[in-house]
Amino acid sequence: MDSNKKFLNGTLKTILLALLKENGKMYGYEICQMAKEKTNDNILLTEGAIYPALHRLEKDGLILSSKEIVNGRTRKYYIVNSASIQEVEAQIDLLSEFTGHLRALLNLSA
Amino acid sequence: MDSNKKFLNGTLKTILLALLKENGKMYGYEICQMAKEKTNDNILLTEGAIYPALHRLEKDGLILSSKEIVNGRTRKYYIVNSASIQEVEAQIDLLSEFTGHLRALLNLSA
DNA sequence: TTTTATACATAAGAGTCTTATGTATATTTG
DNA sequence: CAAATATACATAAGACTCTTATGTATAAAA
Repeated sequence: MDSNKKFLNGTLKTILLALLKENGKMYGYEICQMAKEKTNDNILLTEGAIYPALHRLEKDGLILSSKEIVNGRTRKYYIVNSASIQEVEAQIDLLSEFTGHLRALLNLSA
Repeated sequence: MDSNKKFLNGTLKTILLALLKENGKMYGYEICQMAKEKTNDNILLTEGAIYPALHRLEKDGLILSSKEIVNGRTRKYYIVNSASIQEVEAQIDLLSEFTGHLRALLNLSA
């Protein structure tokens, strides 16, 4: 069962925002690993998807980036733009509502 | 807050399967209404999305259709194809897993 | 009688991802 | 020590999914 790729659609950017809000400073590769580990390989964020998504979120002003060189490799860290925190929280709330309604509608329990 | 259109992506077909499995015989328009009512206008399935999706599910053999004329109007009823019930249930389980993992990952509560 | 509700269908275009590819460095393994 | 794997970013082509618009047709409500 190769993960749930088809379900990610539409939720990716909000997942990124939520993880950044929860965990503070994170970089792309780290986000992928965290999603993978915390969901038992269920939610696999691909690099081809997350990097453009992060760029878009930054362009939209919702997150901010800073580069750092760690162990000889460049990392691009992101944080939630505090100036956009209310917008970020609103989007996370919408996702929360959506998944809640969805589970209720479909009688999903597990 | 015009619903959560962006989040629907990818989940639509599975929503249709789940509703048909839960409620038995249903037609497209009815499915839209039920989703709308049961989720307090949160999950709005558009006709431009659901009719092609239903066609695709039928083409893939997961559901079966039958036309009926009710009150002078044609309705196209769909049911889950009993021959594909295991596949349908598998897809619903995947969505259930996904939303569960998602909520856990993002610390969503409400 | 006009509007709204019911009920289906399709098509153009936008948006979001997958898959593939590329660059570069560090670490692990054989 | 060489090769493979892991880390870490990036972009582009193509596939897929949905939105928006449009069209057809009948019944009910205003």
